[in-house]
Amino acid sequence: MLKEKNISSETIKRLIIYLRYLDMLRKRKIKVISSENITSYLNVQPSQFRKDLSFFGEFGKRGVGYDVENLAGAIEKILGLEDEIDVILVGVGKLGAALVQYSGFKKINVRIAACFDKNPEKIGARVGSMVIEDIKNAGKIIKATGIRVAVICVPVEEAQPVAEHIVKLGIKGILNFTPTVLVLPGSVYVSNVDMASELGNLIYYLKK
Amino acid sequence: MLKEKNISSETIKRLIIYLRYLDMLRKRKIKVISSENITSYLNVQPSQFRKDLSFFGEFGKRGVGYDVENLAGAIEKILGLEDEIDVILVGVGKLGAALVQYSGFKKINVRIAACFDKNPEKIGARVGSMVIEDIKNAGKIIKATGIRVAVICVPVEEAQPVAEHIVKLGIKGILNFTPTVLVLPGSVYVSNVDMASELGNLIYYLKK
DNA sequence: TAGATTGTTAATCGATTAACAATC
DNA sequence: TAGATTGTTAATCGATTAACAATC
Repeated sequence: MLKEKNISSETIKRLIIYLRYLDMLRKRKIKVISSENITSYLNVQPSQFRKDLSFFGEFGKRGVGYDVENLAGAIEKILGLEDEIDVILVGVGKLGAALVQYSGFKKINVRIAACFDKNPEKIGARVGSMVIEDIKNAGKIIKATGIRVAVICVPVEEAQPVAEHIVKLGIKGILNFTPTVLVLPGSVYVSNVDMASELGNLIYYLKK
Repeated sequence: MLKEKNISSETIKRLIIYLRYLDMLRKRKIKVISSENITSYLNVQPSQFRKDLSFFGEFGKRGVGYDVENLAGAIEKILGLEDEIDVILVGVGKLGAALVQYSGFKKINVRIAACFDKNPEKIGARVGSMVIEDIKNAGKIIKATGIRVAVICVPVEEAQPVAEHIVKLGIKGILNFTPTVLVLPGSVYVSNVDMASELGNLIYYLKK
């Protein structure tokens, strides 16, 4: 991993998409694939694929293509997926409960290690194999585990205060499922999963 | 709406974000706001805000700012949110069930009018106030209602066949919650909500 | 009028794509 | 060797930002 200067989010997200496809090829015992071939299924240009990889090194063989096993391993290493990452989830409503059990996170080696709510009726209840914790215990658990990433799916009006609170407790990265823009210190990374705006966007183009 | 040439998705998604904030101001009885002021809460540059609006017309008053009520109405009109849009949802697992009841869609005037599954144990059961339909009835219902948009949250291995199937039945736009790239005719709009890749991306930057 | 803020143009920045020499 | 495909550079494209004349 030599020339990691300013890798864009777009590149990182595509690497995850490449990795998924490589995993599928791996299962099918396909050994080698070209940039032309892999990208034809992913709505990406072959040169885009090669450029994305070029930020991190040389992984192919000219005239041949890429060794599937090898490249998958390399991307896992680039993304740091080798060792499991623990995160917390705050707000165990219907969406939160679904995310606690979402298998897509496990596939990138992310584990929801604890989930929190403030509703006394939920605290102590089970979601899958997990027990919902009182949000008041978040500080203790964050400190004990060193977890730095949180998934937020509380009601929208609570998002800002909850975010501020957990940032004080040591959280440095937030995946925000609420339809609001969180205003937080620049040192905190926030990614938004804005389901309504995605759907609104889709509908806009469809109407034209 | 004069010069609508090539409006980018980024612009449309930001319009939705602006509208949310304007709605909040509306509730607080705030009458006028400047581009400087509104964008300070939204991680957007004032010039970006003005440029986004400029694709659709002139909505402000120089030296003064924007009338909140007026601008909110204008953006609703631009986005076509005035009349309700019906969509279907396919795959009523935990995530699907959460989405059926997700209030964020209602706020942009989108209604999930029907939901489908193929599991006989689910068909006929209720999710909120809705009854889960047999996917076999999708054609009939799509034809009867003229619905053109679908939300897909089936297991990942079923995403491609399900997508192909509903496209044959008349669906023209898909909001895809599964971690896979759908390969469909160019005439079909697809937006991906890739929760794992968002989280993976966040973690990548946090590790550095 | 003087001050404020828009709407728009021009400059900048960054991401995507095309092209091709290197090389398997 | 001849054909194929990479890795990388240069060209293109598009989105963001800065600057400022217009004007409330």
